[in-house]
Amino acid sequence: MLDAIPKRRLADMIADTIMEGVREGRFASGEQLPAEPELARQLAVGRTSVREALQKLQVLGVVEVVRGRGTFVRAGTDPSRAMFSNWIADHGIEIIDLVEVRLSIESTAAALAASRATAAELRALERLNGAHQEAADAADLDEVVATDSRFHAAVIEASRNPLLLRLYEALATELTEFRRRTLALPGAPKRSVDGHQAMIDAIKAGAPGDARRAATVHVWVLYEEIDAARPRGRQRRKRTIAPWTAFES
Amino acid sequence: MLDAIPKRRLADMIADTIMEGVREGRFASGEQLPAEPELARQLAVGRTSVREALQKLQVLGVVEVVRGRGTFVRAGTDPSRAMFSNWIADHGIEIIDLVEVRLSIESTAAALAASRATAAELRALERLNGAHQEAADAADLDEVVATDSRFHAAVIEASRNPLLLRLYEALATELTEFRRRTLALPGAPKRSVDGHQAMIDAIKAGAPGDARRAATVHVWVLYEEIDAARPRGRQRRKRTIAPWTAFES
DNA sequence: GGAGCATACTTGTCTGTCAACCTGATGACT
DNA sequence: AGTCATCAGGTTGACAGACAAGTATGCTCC
Repeated sequence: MLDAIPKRRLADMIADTIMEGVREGRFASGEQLPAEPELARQLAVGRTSVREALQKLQVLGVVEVVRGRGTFVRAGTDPSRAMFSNWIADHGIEIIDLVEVRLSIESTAAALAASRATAAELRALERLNGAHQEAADAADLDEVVATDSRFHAAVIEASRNPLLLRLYEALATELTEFRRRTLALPGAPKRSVDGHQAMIDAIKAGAPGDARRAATVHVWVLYEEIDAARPRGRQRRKRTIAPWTAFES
Repeated sequence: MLDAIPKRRLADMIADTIMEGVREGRFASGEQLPAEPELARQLAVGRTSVREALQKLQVLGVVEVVRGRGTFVRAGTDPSRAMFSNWIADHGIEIIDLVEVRLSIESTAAALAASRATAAELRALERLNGAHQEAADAADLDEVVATDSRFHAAVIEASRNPLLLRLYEALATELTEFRRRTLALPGAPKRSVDGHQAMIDAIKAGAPGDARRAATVHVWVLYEEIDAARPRGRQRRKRTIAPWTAFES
């Protein structure tokens, strides 16, 4: 059986290549891209295909094409990640909504990872949590947030479900904001490291149920902390907040 | 003061023209558009511009361009709902990925509904499942699929988490396709009705864990059926498929 | 110094050509 | 009769080349 030859359009692959360059910072935000003929030459494709790719990227809001001047990377727009940001801002989503969605995705991902993760993926998880711990010890909030993001993304990658990862990334902007608030609380980074370790242990043991529970508790505990830290009377109790045990038994 | 001369790109104007034709029903949903050279002739523009317009419309999810066949108007072109459709098509997502995501969202939603649903919402759920049962008795596949969609959407609405509902709707197109396949199997509609009833009972009892379990089993059983119904040797076993119990204990 | 112009560079559009692909019909072979 | 290969027609995919039109920059000339 032969491997399926990629049937994708050239323009789509070019668009992906450029978007990757943007994401990796090879093209600075606001900076000008090489001219169309130059891009075509570098990628060894026709200018037509480059143009179609750029038009698509413009629809996605990644670049801006200006006649006579050139093509520019749009400032601070990672479309794949900020996909829901507009909608969330428009509809006044509350933190609890976000936490529940996160709970939903991460608990499932952890359970799947427990039955699918390879040894290499497990080592990666432990390494990432090590970095998380170092950042916590150094009390470097930015680094704590960044390493936390990477750890959770790695768990979801280990679930081998690209769609799950995609949904998670679509909420990345909002999740970062949430992390910045929760992990700033005293003692939170330490508890985060412990929560991660519990997830790793369960995944390593190949125990999906334990992994799901560990992920649920980890996310939920952080949420309860931020809710409790709010000024009295301002807690978001408009709706019943089910305790994490509601997701268990 | 002169009117501002339209500085817009031809491709954008063409795209607008086609989109308007779709919106006004001049192009039926699912129907084929004129071929690119024919469109270019009718609009008195070059084929290049028509192509760029069609590529943009594809990114927006309005049309689907298939090499060797033609360009087709996408069914239910609500771009906000079909947000992930392009991405899913591009990245070759498999059914199991979709099922796992559905599992993730629906199980959480059911648990939340169990602690939040009002009496009115419960009555609505029972009414919707009644309609589902009627469609099953009448062996009307289209109606079975439609009532199933409505029931699950109602469960997620009862969770009172708009973000959860939003994610679910973003996958609506793909889920309908999945339903059409699972519910066509003999006996599946009856089992679907029973699965729904189990969810209703748990939600009515205010038992989040039971509700989550009922939702998990309901979705998973349907998936296993379609997987088993595949021709021998064609089962999708490229990855480990965790049994539904993996999500439980 | 400032107005206007020349020039180079950029994207926008068209034309023509060929390749790759899908569908359906035709016909040969079993 | 059924199955398979082949072919023809129509469609999108990709390319090269050419020219038009917009923008920025530097230069000349006053």
